[in-house]
Amino acid sequence: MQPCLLFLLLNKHEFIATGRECGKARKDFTIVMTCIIMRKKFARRSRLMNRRGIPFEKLNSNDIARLAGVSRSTVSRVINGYDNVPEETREKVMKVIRENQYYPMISGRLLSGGSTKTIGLFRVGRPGLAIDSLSSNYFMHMIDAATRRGYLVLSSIIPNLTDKANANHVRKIFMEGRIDAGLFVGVDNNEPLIDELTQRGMVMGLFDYYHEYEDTPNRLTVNFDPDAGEKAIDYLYSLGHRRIAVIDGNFCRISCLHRHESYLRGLIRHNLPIHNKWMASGGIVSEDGEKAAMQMLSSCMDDLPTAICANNDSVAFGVYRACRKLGLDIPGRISVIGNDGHENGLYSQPALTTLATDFRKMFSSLIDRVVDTLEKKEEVPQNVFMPSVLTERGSCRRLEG
Amino acid sequence: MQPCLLFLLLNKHEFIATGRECGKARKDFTIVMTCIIMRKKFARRSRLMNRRGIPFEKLNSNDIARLAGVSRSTVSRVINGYDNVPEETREKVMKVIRENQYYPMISGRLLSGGSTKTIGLFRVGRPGLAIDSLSSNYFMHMIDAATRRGYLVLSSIIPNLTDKANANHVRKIFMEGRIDAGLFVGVDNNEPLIDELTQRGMVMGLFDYYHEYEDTPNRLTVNFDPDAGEKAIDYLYSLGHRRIAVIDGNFCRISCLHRHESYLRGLIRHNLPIHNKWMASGGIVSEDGEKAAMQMLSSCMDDLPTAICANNDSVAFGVYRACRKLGLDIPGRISVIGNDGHENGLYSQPALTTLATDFRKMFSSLIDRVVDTLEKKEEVPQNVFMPSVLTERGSCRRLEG
DNA sequence: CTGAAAGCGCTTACAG
DNA sequence: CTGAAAGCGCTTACAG
Repeated sequence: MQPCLLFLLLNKHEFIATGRECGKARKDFTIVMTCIIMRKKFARRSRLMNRRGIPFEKLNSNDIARLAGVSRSTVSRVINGYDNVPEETREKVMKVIRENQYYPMISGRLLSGGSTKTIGLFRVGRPGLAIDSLSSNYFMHMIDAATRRGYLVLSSIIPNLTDKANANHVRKIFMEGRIDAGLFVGVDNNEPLIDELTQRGMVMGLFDYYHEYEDTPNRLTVNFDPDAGEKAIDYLYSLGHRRIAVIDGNFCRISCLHRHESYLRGLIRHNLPIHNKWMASGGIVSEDGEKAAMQMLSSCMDDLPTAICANNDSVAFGVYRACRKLGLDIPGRISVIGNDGHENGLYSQPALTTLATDFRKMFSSLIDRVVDTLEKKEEVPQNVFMPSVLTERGSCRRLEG
Repeated sequence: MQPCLLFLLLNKHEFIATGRECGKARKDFTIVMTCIIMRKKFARRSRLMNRRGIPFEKLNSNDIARLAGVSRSTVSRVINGYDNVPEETREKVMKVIRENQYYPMISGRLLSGGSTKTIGLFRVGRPGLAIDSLSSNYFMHMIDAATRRGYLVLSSIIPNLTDKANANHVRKIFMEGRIDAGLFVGVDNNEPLIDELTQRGMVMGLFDYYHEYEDTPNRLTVNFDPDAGEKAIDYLYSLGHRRIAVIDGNFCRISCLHRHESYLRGLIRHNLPIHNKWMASGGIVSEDGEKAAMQMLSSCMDDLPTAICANNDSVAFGVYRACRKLGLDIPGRISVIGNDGHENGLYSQPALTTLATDFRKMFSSLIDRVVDTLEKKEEVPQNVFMPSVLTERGSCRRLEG
């Protein structure tokens, strides 16, 4: 008998394995048996827990003090690790705390001057743009980095900082004292709200952001390699390319502007032609890239470039789609090089050659410096640029002779 | 002269456009000129702001009361929209509040019984798994849905709820009073911590989760279509497929178990063969899918199935890679059908036919019911299943004769 | 309609 | 080493 058939003999919702045991032995369908056993076992355990009848009342520091036979002051000292508490007292109090699963309410702590140990993460951008899989990785990396430093993350999506209500929402989160610092991703250059909050003394972490006014110690930035464009041109040049097109991003982002400038520097240094017909301004999502490439390529089919530099990987994927529609093989007819190093590029056909940036490092650099600033460390570097690294995959080919 | 050359005449970091103006007119390289002008204009505006010399002191409700010539009680009444304040007084107070950009500290509000207006979002899973682009969309959707209901989101990544320190981290967030409710994504069935927190009276929202003990009003779930598998089999059957393989997910997730059962129900209903060699247990990420498919297919090359049902889209992409390696054309030799409806499937080659689930709807359903529960609405549905919809793209072909 | 006062749960200088 | 007390910023019953 096929063991999997067992499933069918039972009610649809009957088969539930507990997580921890199930993980061990899910080799094949013998799991079915395991599931049955585990289910029984767990059911009992679960009921036991319920029956233990823990009161689950909410105790405060007063209760703990009474139970431990000390004062609230002492309880507080133990919790905050003061060293003027004898070991014996500490143990006595800790025991009561542990037994009652006591956790001090942050509301009280905050009010008496504590910090929230929370960092605000603001993802700025119209939702359609913010909610795409490439950029939502931001959240993961940030949370990861913050957690490692012992901070929680309060995340928000802000469609448009220019909008008064949106700006107010952000301002409120700061002013209400919900966060110790704020991180911003996707803000256009020179945003007044950023300036305002900085002047208010808030600790600000800014990803891909340029501010032209003077540095203040509470404003930290991390930015992309401003020479990424030249690196791309150098590489294509070394492969024999002499007719290179550029698809730009959105110049409100400093990274896009840097890349644009850098591409041009590279082209000029190598004495390569800069034709308007081989320059397109796009955006930062793949639809923008597809549209820009479609327009550019179809208007110069008689004089095609041999390579295209895309502002970022998303744009490069857009270029892929445009080339597919136009019947231009990549890298046969046209080589494409991206920017970012997103993992999707590993799986695209062909795999995308790109200038990879270590996003995780960028975020942890920013978080680390923000936390260092909060914790009054000295000499925290304020502006960091993350170098990008050429990652050769399959989308650029060497030109013959 | 090429306008873009302008860039090169200036310092690398000179060219910065302000966001709002730049957005309007980034048609082509005339933007360069705009940038220069904007930069000048903005610099002035920015300096003006700095000079306005707003003191940015931190006022409290006492200060506001004094400035408005009323008592703190009245200030509080105005802020909280009590209706026993005459219009005139309200206006007087609001004016002072507005002028001073006063926002009440949450610490005080919380201590006097207010709610945090914050929902905890716990993404459970080992980081490698949690930090992939398909699942990080979760965050976006949740934050979006919560924001719409006026709640903030405190997000955490929890590698492993079984780990004591991890579980404690979660417990602490609840117990410290940082959040009003918690949402969990990626939890194995019947997790004791979930049970504990539920019994403590916390409002819990659970995504893709099954609990076998009785329902309590503070535990809400949203789950995938338990009949998704049958829908896939029905579809393949209608295309003429009679030799169908299944690659399962991880049975600790109720969705994977439901799908498995449902595939089998479908196969049996249509009287199709269930061979162990055509059944593989995988996982939920593409690497799992690739490995499982590789193993399964290479061990039955003499008797291949004509179609494969993949537990989800990530697994399906893994199957793609396996087929590519084995030289099996999709859908020529093998049809593949996924589960999820992720946008990546639109761009894969061939585009992935799948059973699409409206994730956004799932999340907003969960958030809405959690918030309704927090706000003491009555008759809030506790368990919701989201139907999946067949989305035909290019990865399944009709078999001849 | 409105103010004085109590109280929420903590921490920390102060006094002993 | 440790407790009594003040104070953090708010809300809300209570009294007028």
